[in-house]
This record gives sequence, structure tokens and C-alpha cells, in this order.
Amino acid sequence: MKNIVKSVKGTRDFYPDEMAKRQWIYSRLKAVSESFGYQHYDGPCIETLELYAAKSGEELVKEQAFVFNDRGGDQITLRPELTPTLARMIAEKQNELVFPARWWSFGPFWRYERPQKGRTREFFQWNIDLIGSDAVEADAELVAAACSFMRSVGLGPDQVKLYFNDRELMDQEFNAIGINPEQKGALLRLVDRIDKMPAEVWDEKALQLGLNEGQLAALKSTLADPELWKRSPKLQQFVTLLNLMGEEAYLQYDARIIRGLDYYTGIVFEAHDVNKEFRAILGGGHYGNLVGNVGGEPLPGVGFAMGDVVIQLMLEHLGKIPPLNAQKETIFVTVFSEETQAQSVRLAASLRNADFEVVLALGNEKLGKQLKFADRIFAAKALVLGPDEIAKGEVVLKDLRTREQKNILLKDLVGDLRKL
RNA sequence: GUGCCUAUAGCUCAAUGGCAGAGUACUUCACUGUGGAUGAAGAUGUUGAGGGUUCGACCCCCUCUAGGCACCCCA
Repeated sequence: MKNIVKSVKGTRDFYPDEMAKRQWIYSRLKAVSESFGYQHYDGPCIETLELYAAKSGEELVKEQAFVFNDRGGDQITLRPELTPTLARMIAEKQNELVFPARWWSFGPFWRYERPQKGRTREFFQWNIDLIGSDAVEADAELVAAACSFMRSVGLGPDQVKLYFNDRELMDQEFNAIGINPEQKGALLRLVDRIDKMPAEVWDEKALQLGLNEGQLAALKSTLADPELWKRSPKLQQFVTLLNLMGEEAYLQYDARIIRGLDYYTGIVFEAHDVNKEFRAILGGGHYGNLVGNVGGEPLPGVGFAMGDVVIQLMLEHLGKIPPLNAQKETIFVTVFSEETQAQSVRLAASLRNADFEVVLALGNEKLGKQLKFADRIFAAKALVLGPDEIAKGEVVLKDLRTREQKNILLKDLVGDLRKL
């Protein structure tokens, strides 16, 4: 057992293979964000503790944030989520920004949790928000973006669903059942956890919150009603819009979707695999007042976040990540001997100047070893430049995937490579 | 913070309390101008750490450390 200094618990090392996967996922979400016309932004990775004090779920900040004192004694927090930073950035330039603002971001976040499947202490997160609109069209647009992403990584409606609900609708239904206003918050949190405990335990907890038996029965039938959304004109329009965008197959109403974060006020949604084998892929919703807590004028919006961990687990499980090594276009230039090294070095340099990705052999190991190395770094092509070729002004172009090779005149090489 | 499980070669894992092994990867060679195959040879361990029981411990017991999984929470 080697005695190497350990990495920090809950962090991941992105070796090139893992980095390629992360970059691939990044490329998909970037493409989707841009296809909806969203602008790229980012904030600092460290913020004052104060920024989070009045926001977020309480546990998120108090129990899960990395907080430390800087050398001046200020309390600094490694960002556990982006929304407060977004709120601060929006509030600071509230009078100059163009609204509604469509922004997206991808970066690292930290939460002090016990690492487990799908959960790490350092993770990357895609955040995408539409700020400055209360319209249901905005909510539908974000959900469409989420569906678009799932499609773009090869997850179809048979594999993942986007479960949605509306907190306002739930509020109405709670009123109809006669639930006291002061019970609502705790009850919403309980509804959010209905799948996580046996039915009897859940019933018991609901009764402890002060519901009577009749209210409990009414609540349970409400939660089990797949048609409940039709009572909400807003949700009806929401569904209509998503039908128009061709995303209806991903949609699934679920009255139990509440979401833990306190700032959601309207439509909320999360994406899951249909078997609920994995954790949520992404989650988000409509917030009535993004910037109120950081000192700006009230501003509504809608957004969601997707962590990189669960989506990658799922894509790997389903074999949806393409063989990224096979897509590399690296050209490997061999060095035949000490005498021919100069020609190989010049050849490599000229190809790089022509914008090819080129790896040049360092020494002059046996050709077999060089080719084996080229194969193992997944180079697409290899060039052999030995005395015979040099004498004829040629080079051997070898396709490492098909194992075919041919002699080409050196002067035609760049042109021929561009045609491939 | 609570609970359960795990720790043996670089990796994946074997080994009734009785000589610590296999597969794979690695190195070299067959192959002095050609890579994924094949064959041959080679190298690899304080069995996570510390203590205890025993004639004898990878195996049983205790402590610690690390990791995984679940709860909590959440992306």
C-alpha cells in the first residue's frame, strides 16, 4: 500500500478520462443554454457568510457550508449554491441590466456532507435562470431547456421524466382542506418527504402536525390525484406551452413535488430517472422575489440547477457517454532515428502551424514502441518519416483506427489531412 | 450528526486458524522499418495501522484510520 498524501474527503480527481466526460457534459449544457439565448456568467467561489444568512434552506448554510475565517477575521463561505450570488449580482446592477435576463453558469460548489453515491463535497453545477418575469411562459421555457438537455445527452422520456407541481396550487388545496396557515410550512416539508418513510409513519407525523383524520384522508387523496394540475389555469397553460415546444412526453405531474428550498413560490420541478433509482438529476422552480434578501427591489424569476455527479452516474449506467477517445484527432509523428529526427521535428512544427493537434515522439525508440504508444494515447494517425521516405520526399500516413497506411508526398500532406 | 458494510500485488478479487494466490496490467524477448493478437520469461506484498487470543492469525476479539452505502439534507 503506497503512502501517498491523500486528497480531501469527498473531492474527485479528474484524470483525463474523467475530465473528458465532464467536458462532454459541459459541452451539451453549454449548447442547450446558448440555443435558448442565455448568456454565460459566473460569480466568485467564496462569499461572505452574510450573503447566505437570510437565504437558502437553513440546513444548507448552517450545517453544510464550508465556513472559515480569513486572515482579517471575516467569515467567508465556499459557495454551497449559486442563487444568492446571482441575487447579489442582479441587485447590484438592477438598474442597468436588461430584463428579463437569461443567464447560465457552470462551476464548482462545496457542501460539507457525508459523501455517498451521487453526493460529493465538491461538485459542479449547471445553473440557469430567467430573471425578471412572473409569466408562466418563463417557467415553461426553463423546463423546455431542461428537457432539451436531457434529449441532447440521449436520455429519452422512457428513461427520465420531469415531475412538476405548483406551490400556489398546493396552497389552494391546503386551504380547501382547511389546513391552518401556520401548519402549511411544516406540512409542505412533510409532503416533500412522503416517499421516504412508510405510510403509517407519515400518517402519524401528519396527525402530529395537527391534522384531523378527515383532513389527512383529503390530503392523501389530493396528493395521489394525477389530474390535480388541471385545477390550475397556470399549470394548464404551462402544459400547453410545453406541448407546443414538443416536450410533453417528458412531463409528469406529481403533487408530492415540493422542493426543500424556501424561496420557491410557484411552479417547482425536478427531473428523475423513471425508476427513481438515482437521485434527482436537476431541480428548480419559480421564485417570487430573488433579490429582496440582498437589498434589491423585488424581482421574480425561474431557474434550476443540475449537479454533475448524478447525471454522469446515470449516463454511464445507461451507456450514453460516447467513446470520447475515439473522437480524438491527434496526429503522432514518429522519430525514426537520430539522423532523421530533424525532419520529424520540422514536420511536427509545420503541422502544428497548420492547426493540427500533433504529438511528437521524444526520443527514437523502436518504431513498434512508438506506434504502441501512439495507439495508447488514442492518436488517430501516425506519420513515419524514415530514410526511404525522406529520399523520395514522402511520408507514411498511417490510420491507427483502420490500420491502413499509404505513402504521400510531403508537400501534399497538409492538403490531404484537411480532406480527411 | 446516526447506522450498516468493507480494507490482501498498480487494478479486480481468491485463500476451513496451518507455506499469501489467480486474472489483468506492467517489464523484457520471439519481432534491428510498423501498434490492439499469440507464446515465453520476469518483477510485485510489513495482508490499512496498533494491540489481544492462539503452538500458529489475511481469517477470531478490541481500538484507531480510511473508504463505501443508507439516513439527514440536497444538485
